Amino acid sequence: MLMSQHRVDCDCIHCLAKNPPFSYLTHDELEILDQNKTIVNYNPGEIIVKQGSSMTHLISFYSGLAKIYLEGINGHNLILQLIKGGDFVIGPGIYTDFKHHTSISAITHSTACFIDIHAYLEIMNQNHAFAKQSHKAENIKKISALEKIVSLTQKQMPGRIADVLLYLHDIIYGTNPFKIDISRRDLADMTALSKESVIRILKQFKDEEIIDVKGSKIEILDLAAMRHFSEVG
Amino acid sequence: MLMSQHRVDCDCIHCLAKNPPFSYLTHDELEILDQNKTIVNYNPGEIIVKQGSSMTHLISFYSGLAKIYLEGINGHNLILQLIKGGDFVIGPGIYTDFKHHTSISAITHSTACFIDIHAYLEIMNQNHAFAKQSHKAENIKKISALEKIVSLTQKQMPGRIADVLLYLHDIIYGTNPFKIDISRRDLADMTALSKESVIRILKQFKDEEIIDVKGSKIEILDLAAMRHFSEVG
DNA sequence: CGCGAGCTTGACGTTGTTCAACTAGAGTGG
DNA sequence: CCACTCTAGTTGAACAACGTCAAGCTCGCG
Repeated sequence: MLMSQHRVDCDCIHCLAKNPPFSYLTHDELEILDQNKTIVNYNPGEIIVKQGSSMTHLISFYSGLAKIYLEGINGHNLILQLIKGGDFVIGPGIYTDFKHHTSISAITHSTACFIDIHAYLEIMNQNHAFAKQSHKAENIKKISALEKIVSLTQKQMPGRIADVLLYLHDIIYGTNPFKIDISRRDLADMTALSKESVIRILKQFKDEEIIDVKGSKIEILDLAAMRHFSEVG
Repeated sequence: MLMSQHRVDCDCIHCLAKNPPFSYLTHDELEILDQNKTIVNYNPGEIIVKQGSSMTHLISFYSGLAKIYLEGINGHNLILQLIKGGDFVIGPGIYTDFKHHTSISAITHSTACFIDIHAYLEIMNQNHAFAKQSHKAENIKKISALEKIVSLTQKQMPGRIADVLLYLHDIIYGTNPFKIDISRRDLADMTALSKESVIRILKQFKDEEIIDVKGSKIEILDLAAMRHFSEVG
């Protein structure tokens, strides 16, 4: 019953159109994708893609919020990014071992559209412009991965928390007080810190009146100071 | 005078042939690359590519040893990988902002072949098989970047040193004892540790008779123990 | 021989984690 | 409606990991 509230019908032609590379496809090509798709609804916490499994489909994320994460050593996960409606997920397994190298799980009720990888590869072969844009989208993600490496290896706690707050503010929610759907534990997994450390830095930022925190509602009061913390580490 | 010892003449057709994707090119396509190349020799320490500069050429690394690194916060660098003869370097700037997102500098006397990016892009457009293989090569690098993130964020000192020693043993030198061309400082920049910590762990491994170290000569005595350190972190 | 860069070592300080206890809020069943 | 429980969040104290600093060392090289 609860599920049915979130069950949606998805038409690829409108669904994918949100994502830049797909605007380079012809109507026929979109039709092909449309005929090779599967739509699935997820409850919070459910796994959408499991690291190590075979890559049979690509994912066009239709609605909700999910996390892409690396399963690391003794139960420690590292969240690489969050995805929301309109995001298209292509992993590095494509053209290589055709396996998933990250896991994806739903944070809120979510709907994902699975596109057969063979259909995708065929279109990549046919349509240069699309291939180029697809390539571009992958590289943009790679650039942000490089920034993430710097953040995680060279910045200390305040810098990393600043990075994740700016990410949530700029990319994910886009509003200024914003209400996060993720837990403190998730914030820890995004910054490679312990959840206790996350809480301590949030409190420190609050004491310095850079942010206001009340449970899951966060407001960045001094955006300039926050960007400064992000830069100096 | 010293330079001239290392100056080499490079014929793309033989030079690039070492790298998998290029075996998919026709003779004519290789000719195009050959006519759009520039060969440059470097002394140890010299910068080959500077992070932030425009990406006008791609690099086919002909001989020597060089490091690809990220310039981080207050002078801290992070070495992402080493390259040796036969390696082809494609950065994430391609199809995006056409800038270099990493720096490359020579460790030993090195020779690099610069290939005009327009020639490369044209061939990417013409030759699907090559484009696919090129894409594959990029994704393989991306997978190892993910492993690197896990290593740097979730392993502690012995695990990270084990990773870098195994990298040098398995990928770069391929022999056991091997003589490293890089400094302790470089080992530190590869593991995001201080050079003192690197030295301490090397000594600890030596005391435990897992390795033997004499200056730049390193022998892995107990490979199984080393791989174990790498896995458990 | 002397110089300088890289290497090594120990003492010390900082950063961030772990552990344990406690709190608050959201169901759940009687 | 009230215990009861369960989970997420919070706090403080003890601890471990790692970096910093300062000094001394080694070795190649002029």
